[in-house]
Amino acid sequence: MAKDTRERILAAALDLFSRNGYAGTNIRELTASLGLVKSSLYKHFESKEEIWNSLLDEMIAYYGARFGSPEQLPPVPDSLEGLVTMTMKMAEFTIYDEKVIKTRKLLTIEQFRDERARALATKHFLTGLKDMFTPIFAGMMDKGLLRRDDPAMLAFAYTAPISALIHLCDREPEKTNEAMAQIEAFSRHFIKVYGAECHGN
Amino acid sequence: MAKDTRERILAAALDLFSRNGYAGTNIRELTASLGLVKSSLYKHFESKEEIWNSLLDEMIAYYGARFGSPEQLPPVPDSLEGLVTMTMKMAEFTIYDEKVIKTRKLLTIEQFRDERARALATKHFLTGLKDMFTPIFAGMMDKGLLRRDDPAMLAFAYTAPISALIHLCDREPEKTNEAMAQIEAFSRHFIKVYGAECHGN
DNA sequence: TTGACAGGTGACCGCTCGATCACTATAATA
DNA sequence: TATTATAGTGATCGAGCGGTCACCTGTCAA
Repeated sequence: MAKDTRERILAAALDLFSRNGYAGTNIRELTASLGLVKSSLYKHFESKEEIWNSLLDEMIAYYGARFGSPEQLPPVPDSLEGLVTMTMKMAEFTIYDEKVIKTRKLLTIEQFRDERARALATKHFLTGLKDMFTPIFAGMMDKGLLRRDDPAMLAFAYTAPISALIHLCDREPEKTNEAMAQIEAFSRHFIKVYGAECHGN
Repeated sequence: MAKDTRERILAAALDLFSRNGYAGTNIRELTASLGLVKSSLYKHFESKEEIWNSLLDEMIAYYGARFGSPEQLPPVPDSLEGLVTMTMKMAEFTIYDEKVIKTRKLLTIEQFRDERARALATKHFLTGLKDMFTPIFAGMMDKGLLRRDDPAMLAFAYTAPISALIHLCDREPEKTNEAMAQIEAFSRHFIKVYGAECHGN
């Protein structure tokens, strides 16, 4: 239980900070949730603030490893239906993965207090998804699946509503099923509107 | 300076809570910002929590008075360009009005801690704008300005990206001009895509 | 003129906060 | 086996927290 404790502390901090915020979380509560006593924590971290900074380091590194580089880009779908499938798969992951949920909630809560949290929040909530879908849509246009248009604008128009529904799940988890259905409905609406095949009005 | 002080306390609480959160704000700091001493506050409020609840009461009442009833609905635009104009006017208000900004930030920060804040956040960030634009788009379809489609879906597809850019302004105010430009660009993209006049691909 | 009262003050209370420290148990190493 | 480093403990610290109280002052109605 050597390096392990440090990781457990960070996990507990992510959990508590994401629910009660940094200021609303105290060290006693945090360590007690691990069956430790408050003073033990200072064997692993210098201060509460160092926990916060380490947590941010970890979140930034995780984001970079998971979404940061072009290699992680999902493949360009071969059909409009493939876009829906891919979207639902990604949504499912991001909406049900506990760690990702907590990360998002933490960034939501602390984005106005910490510069790095602010920057990471913008990536998580706005530019990340957009930048991921821009080349996908460009590729789909090349394949003749989508009408020619500005792929970045399409990516924004596509990801922002989905992002809003992800936020809804974070806020009101009991609406998760409803939100998932809305994501799929929106995705189908999108391919109907932007799909290359001509639809009458 | 009788009833006045109570209002000033609430205004200061909105300001501090929206920046540092409820747990991150202390009474001394709050009263000091009004030139008062801590104990004076308890002539007007029973506790810190009562300030919070009164603030929420006020925000809920304000939202209801401003956006809650159908009478406040903006008129259905007479042209596609009118939709852009109306959108920019609304965006300008909501992005520059200090009280609205602080309300949004407060709800963002505290939505996971308080049931009423959670509900109001969903209104502010998701359903409110959508419900406002649904009848507008229905009306524009009736006028032959927009292609026939599900007006609620269009309202969602229209307002969610705009809402995302409003959030960006809250998070990174230095990007406000850029975000306003993006809102306009998105609005024009939207009328291009959904406008009843036929556009080639 | 007086008495009640609203509103503001400073001293103070008990508590909880983050943090420190001397100490101990354990386990690996020399 | 003796030594040393690691990790956990409980007592304790000073500071800051939300909240209380006796007191003061100006206003206004009786």
